[in-house]
Formats: sequence, structure tokens, C-alpha cells
Amino acid sequence: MHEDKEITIYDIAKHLNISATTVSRGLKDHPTINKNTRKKIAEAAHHLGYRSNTFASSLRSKKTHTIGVIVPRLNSYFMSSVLAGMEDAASRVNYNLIISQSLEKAGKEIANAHTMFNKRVDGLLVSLAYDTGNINHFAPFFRKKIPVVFFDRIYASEESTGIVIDNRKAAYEVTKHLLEQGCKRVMHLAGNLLRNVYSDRLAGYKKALEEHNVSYDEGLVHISTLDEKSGTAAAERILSMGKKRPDAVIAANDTAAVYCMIKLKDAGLLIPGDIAFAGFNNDPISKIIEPNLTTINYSGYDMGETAVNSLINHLNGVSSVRTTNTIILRSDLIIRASSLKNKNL
Amino acid sequence: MHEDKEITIYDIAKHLNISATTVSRGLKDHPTINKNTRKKIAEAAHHLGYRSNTFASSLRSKKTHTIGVIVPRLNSYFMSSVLAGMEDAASRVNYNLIISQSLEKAGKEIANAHTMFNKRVDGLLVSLAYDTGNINHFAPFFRKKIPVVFFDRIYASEESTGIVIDNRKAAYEVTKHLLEQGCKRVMHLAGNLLRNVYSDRLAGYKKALEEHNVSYDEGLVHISTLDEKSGTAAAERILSMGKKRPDAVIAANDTAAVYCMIKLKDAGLLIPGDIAFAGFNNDPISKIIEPNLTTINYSGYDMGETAVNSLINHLNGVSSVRTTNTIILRSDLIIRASSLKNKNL
DNA sequence: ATGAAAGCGCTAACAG
DNA sequence: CTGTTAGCGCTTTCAT
Repeated sequence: MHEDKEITIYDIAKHLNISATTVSRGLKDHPTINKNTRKKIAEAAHHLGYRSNTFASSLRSKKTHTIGVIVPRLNSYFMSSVLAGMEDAASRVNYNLIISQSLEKAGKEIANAHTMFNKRVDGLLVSLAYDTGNINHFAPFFRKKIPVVFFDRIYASEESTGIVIDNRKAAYEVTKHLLEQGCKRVMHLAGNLLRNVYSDRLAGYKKALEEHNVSYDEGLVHISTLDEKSGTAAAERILSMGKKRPDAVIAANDTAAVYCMIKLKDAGLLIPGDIAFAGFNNDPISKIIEPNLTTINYSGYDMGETAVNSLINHLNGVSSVRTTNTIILRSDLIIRASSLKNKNL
Repeated sequence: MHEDKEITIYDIAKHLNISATTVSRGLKDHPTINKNTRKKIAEAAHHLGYRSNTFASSLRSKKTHTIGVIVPRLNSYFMSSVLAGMEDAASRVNYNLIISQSLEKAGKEIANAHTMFNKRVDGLLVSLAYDTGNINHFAPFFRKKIPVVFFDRIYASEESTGIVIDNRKAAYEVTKHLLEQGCKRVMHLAGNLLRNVYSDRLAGYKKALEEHNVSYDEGLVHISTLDEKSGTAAAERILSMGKKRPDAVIAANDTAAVYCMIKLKDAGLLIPGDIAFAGFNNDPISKIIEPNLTTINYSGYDMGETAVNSLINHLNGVSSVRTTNTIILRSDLIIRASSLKNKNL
């Protein structure tokens, strides 16, 4: 094939003795182009080794075919799955992803949002950082009617769509499950309550307590960043509680749960005998820790796919922001040995 | 700020009563522009809310400032770390990443390579799929002198750079460690030997056996895709071996090791008493499985960073492909309980 | 040190 | 169904 010069639609046009416009239209299967011409164009394009110049196209059409993605961290199983889902959905409709991470910092998130804006992404997919307080940094997008879709860690806003699971219900169900196993003092390892996922989970936890006539004890809610260290720290706190120690822990993610379990096991506590455990996310580690961790499963892949599809719909004008403001995905309680008190001891 | 119309260099030019050319040059700190003018341009740009149009720029300059990334899978801890490192390094020099996954299939990898080529990435970063047989699909890049950097799963080629660890040495050291623990029949769970990482690890394993006068037994090398299922299958094979069962297993990744361990533990085998274990990658799961898994640690983050930096150097003409053909990163043996036979039983 | 003019490759009116 | 024309915003000679 022709090595050096890039083939343009003009080369194809000349080759076929038609106009560049026709080639341009033919290449994107414009309906008003004769089927036959269209085929000839496609063949010539292939034969000449044509590749479209997206810059010329973007410059003209003011569409970049690029979606910006801002996530707290790249390196978790959940987020990898989300990205995999996004990548699949995006490539299916010929969109690119520009991915960046906030490292859980509002400051970096703001910087990333600016960058995305300057890169003129057609739309934005965001899962908020741990400590993001407001969404002013997305205002430029709203102003320009660039659709923003939040997922998992969302921000209730008229101007954007959110993809979530029913965190309240999920937490309610885990808590209920634990209470039904006979647990009396259920501790909750929560994250920053600014984030819907954590406040909703706390709410679900509270609701279940209430329904079971267990009074809410603030001392049993431990707020942290839910990482490895926080899990260990929570365990230390539990160990320091002596007789008033909880007999169950619900962590808002599996990481905190697992590292808390490891520390408590080291200290000689039996799980679930002395203390039952449940987490969130169904991370692979939940099936490796012993005993296996009861958790809430929801598909990151589906969430990523849904987020992209929703965004694309907005871009295509299929759905307006107002019609679908929140999409709730399925989640399931997976009961494993870490919470089965009845059958174990 | 001005809401609707995009500000162009012409607007700045008009505002300052100078030419667009000067603005263009001023904006990129061209040396021939008066310092004072330069400052005025920068101020006006900021004040008017100018954002550069990368498409116009790319169209003209034929540079996209975009790096293509093709990885086997997004959703592993190692790869997430690699991507995090790449993202950091790339954003530092204002490059974008377009990320795609081959899902371990040569076919998808070829398709991805085409896509990347058509998107006109300035350079390509690749970790090869499980069964990729040749790199003909990267020939168009070589032909156009678009730099291609392979990482981890590389392909020895004159035309490209590779970023790896010394897999042979690493495997040699794990094997040696196991033999020194008194293991006599060391099994190796290998991956496709087409991939350097797996053939090199096998080579290191063989070398250590040889040095310790242990004869190589092909029956003790189990080749698979090294995923969860393969780990379980390997365990089943081990269990079926009866008396000839190995007393140690070195898996070419932690996933295979861990799921193999779980299955064997279920079957009642003691680790490391009956059978010692070691893996590769230092995945988080290696610290959660009991006993903790001995493994080879190497930084995905560093590898990603190094890959991007090396690519950028090529793009800037700092280093030619010929000068640095392979970069070897540090790796370390981390000894944990799964391989400590002496101190345990 | 600065400017004028041309054109990168494509698409969107508009016309026929 | 197809073509003509103009111009997206920038960079790059070539002048001055």
C-alpha cells in the first residue's frame, strides 16, 4: 500500500471522478447517497489505504468523539471492571475514552475537570473523589450543555444523570441479615458521608436497626477512608473496646472488612463466632479471606457500560437529562461464611 | 466569562492589535517573540477565556499528543497500577492516553492496533495478548516510524523498545529458594511460552533445577492461562497424581497460585507442609491467602511510568530506538509463609 | 521581532 | 442523488 502520503477524500474523489462531498457522505453512510456509489467509495477507500482524519473532522464538526472519565483511583478491581465496561460500550459506538484519576482528592479532581474541559470532551463520566464538597468545577460543562454522568459516587443534580445501586436498600439487607443471625451490637465502618454511597449505606444500616428495635449507637460507627490501613485501625479500635466490643461489623467496602478481619484474627478472635463480618463490592479478596466474606455484589462492568450508553444517548439527543435522572442498577447480597453465625458455632 | 462563542487566537490578536501569528507563537513561548508581548498575550488569553483548539493544531501540525495503549485486560491489580503510572507520566507532559484491551485475544489485539493506527496515535504502548503469534499488525507503525514500546509481555524486535523485569532471574531465585527449603519435586504453573514472561520464567526454573542437580520433569510443568479456573484445574491435576505429587508449586502468577492453594487446602493438604507455594506479581490477594504467598514483586506503576517516559523520549528524539532497546526494571523476591517449610513443620 | 497568506482535510449550507 | 463553495482554528513559509 501507499507508504508516504496520506490519502484524503480528495484522492478518492479524483480516483472515482466524483466530488469530495459525495465521498465524505458516502463514507459515513449518509442516506442520500446511491448504494452503488457508496460501495464504490468504500472499495476505493480501502484499496487506496484511506484513513479518516479525525482532526479535520473534529475541527469542522465540533465533535471530538471523546469521552472524559474521572475516577478516584484506577487500581481497584471494581474500577477496573467499570473501565472495561466503558471501553467496550464506547468502542462499540466509536468513541474514545480519556481516563484520569483524582486520587481521591478534590483538588486533583478539579484540575482533571479543567483538563477535560480544555480537551473538549463530548461528555464526562465521573465518580467523585472522597472529599469533593461541591461540583462547581463541572459548571462549565453544564453551561455548555456538555452532558455529565455521575456513577457510583454521584452528586444529586438537576443537570446530570447518576448511575447507582440502591445503597440504602443493600445496606439495609446486610444489616438485617446480620441481626437475624443473632448479632446484637453491629458496628458500621463507613466512608465520608459526603458521598452518597456511604451516607446511603449508613442510612440503610440505621433503618434496619430501627426495624429490629436496636438502638443506634454512634460509638459503633467508624468513619474512615476504608483502605487497608483504615481496616487495621478499625480492628485496633474494636480490640480496645473490651466487653463492649461489637459482635458484627459491616464495612462499606471489602477492603476495610478484609484487613479488619485479618487483624482481629491475628488477635485471636473467631469469625464469625466472636464477630461476624460483611462488606461491599464482592472484590476477589472477599472469596480468598477465610472465612469468605459476605458482601454486596454489583457489577462494575454493567455500571461502566450503562454510564457510557446513557451519555451517548444524551449526545444523540435520544434522552434528555430531565427524563432520566437516576438509573439504579441491580445489587445482590451474597452470604458467605463470615456472617453465618447460626450454622457455624 | 464569555459563555457562547469560543475564543480563538484571532480574538486575542484583534484585542491586542497584533497578528494571529504572533499570538500563536507567543502562546507556545516561541523564542523570537518579545517577552513583553508574550506576557500580554498570555494575559489576554486568560482574561478572554481562551482555550486552544487541539484539532486545528493537530490538523496542521500532524501531531495528536495521544498515546495508544493496548493491554490484555484492564481488570487486574497489576495492570491498574501500570495504567496509573502511565496516566501520571503522560499527563505530566500533556499527553492523552487511549486505552484498549485485547481480552487476551490476538484477534482483538490486531483490531485494536488498526484502530490506534487510524486514530493516529503519536506512539503505542503494548503488552501482548496471551496468544499473539507475530507482530505484523504493528508493521504499519514501524513503517511510519511511529514508536512502539512493549512492556511486560514484550516482543523482541529491532524496531521497538521493551520494558521488562528479569523474569529468568526472578524465577531462578524463587525456584532456588524453594529447593533450599528442601523441596524435591517442584511443579511449575506456566503460561503460554510464546510470551517472554512465561518462557523466561520457565527458563529460570529450569536453570535452578539444573544447578541443584534436580532433573527436569516435563510432567511437572503445567501450561495454562493462569486464571482462577486454571489454578483450580492445576490443583485437581496435583490431587490426581497420588504419590508422585509435587511438594512445591511455582506459579507464573499469583492468581493461579492462590486458587490452586484454595483447592488443595479444601482437599486437606497442608501448605507449606505438604506442598509449598510461590507466585508472581505480589497481587493484594497474595497477602490475604493463608498462608501468605511468597511471590515476586515488581512495580506496575514504575513500569507504566517508564514505558511512557521512554516513548516520550523517542517522540522528542532524545533517544533513538537503537540506543535503548530493552529496559530492565527491578524485581524482588518476597518470602512469606507459603514457602517456609523449615520453620513451619 | 512581527505579519500576510496559504492550506491542513473535512463537512455544512446551499444549489441544482 | 450529487456538486460548489466556504471556512472550522491553527501553523508555517516567506516577507518585512
